[in-house]
Amino acid sequence: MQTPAAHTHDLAMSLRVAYLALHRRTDAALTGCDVTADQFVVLSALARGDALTQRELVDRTSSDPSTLRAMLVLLEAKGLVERQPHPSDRRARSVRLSRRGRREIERMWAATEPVRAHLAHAAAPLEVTSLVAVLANVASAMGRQPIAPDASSGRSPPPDEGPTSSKGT
Amino acid sequence: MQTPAAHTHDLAMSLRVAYLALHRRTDAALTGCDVTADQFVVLSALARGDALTQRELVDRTSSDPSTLRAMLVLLEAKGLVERQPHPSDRRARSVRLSRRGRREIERMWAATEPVRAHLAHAAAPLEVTSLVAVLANVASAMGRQPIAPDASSGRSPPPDEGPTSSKGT
DNA sequence: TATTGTTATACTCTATAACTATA
DNA sequence: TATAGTTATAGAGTATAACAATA
Repeated sequence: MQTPAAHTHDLAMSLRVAYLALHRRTDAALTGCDVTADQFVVLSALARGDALTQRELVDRTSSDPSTLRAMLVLLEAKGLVERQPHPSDRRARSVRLSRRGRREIERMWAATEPVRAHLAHAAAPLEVTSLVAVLANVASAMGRQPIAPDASSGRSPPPDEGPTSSKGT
Repeated sequence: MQTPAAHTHDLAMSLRVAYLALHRRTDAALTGCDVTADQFVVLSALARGDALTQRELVDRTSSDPSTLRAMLVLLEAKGLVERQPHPSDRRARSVRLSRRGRREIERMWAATEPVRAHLAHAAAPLEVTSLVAVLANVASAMGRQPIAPDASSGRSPPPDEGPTSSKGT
């Protein structure tokens, strides 16, 4: 009877395969720019808001404070970002694109544009908006689970409601 | 006018955030089993087909021959998989779960079941089937692009058609 | 010649724990 | 007390290139 769990495992695997493919394509597209796909994520987060604290960057890139710092050190060494003392909070650092970073990210946008075009086309059967909503829902649901394992057998604690913006579909 | 590229970047970011969240949850759920989420992917690929060559595993897990080997070495050290000479192709290795691996993966399924439950619930606004189809489309489209960068300015080569199973929507 | 897999190697990302400084 | 960030450290995944053995 095709247990629903099987379908859900397919969903998880699809998510994985799709993301990894996107990640590799982005990496390949960015070779000429001398940055990784993950570094591009950080840079593009900085491209909008003028200056962000590392904490804000951690939230926006869903990465780890320690991981982010390592990435920023690399990006700083490449001369793409600057970290200055935060004006009002002396614990914090104010991170922003350098002049060169602003110039380079334009090239990165151009270099990765074909990848996004493919992505949009591939997602076409579903409205991008509803797809984004669902993926955001997934991220949110994954984020709200207790981080502790709790491998207490095959219990399936019916997940409580989420943002569930039921606009798409 | 909200360039469509912006939406597509949102889609890419959503995909990233959703996957990373899933990955972390799975990792957390598996701590008691002493395997990583990526290792679980390999093991679950082995759980169905009795024995696979490393080449087949590479395809099913969308990983790299060299990467996969490193993972298999780790899994072999844990006593979860066995690699034997392939009966008919003497170049190949036949990989399968060990007895202990078969026992352990049952625990892993149980431990990760809540994660899948959350995932299914979060994806509920869209039919899982159509979502899987779209994500497969994405992976396929990403896989069919030329791997060479070609950062020739902001050209947007209109992606050619794909599997585009237009059943969802 | 093409394919399967190994080896050596390197780098990036990830993450934990202990720590400093500031709020 | 809580938060922002650093440091040290470790490991896992990723990937390339050169290579061996076999198909």
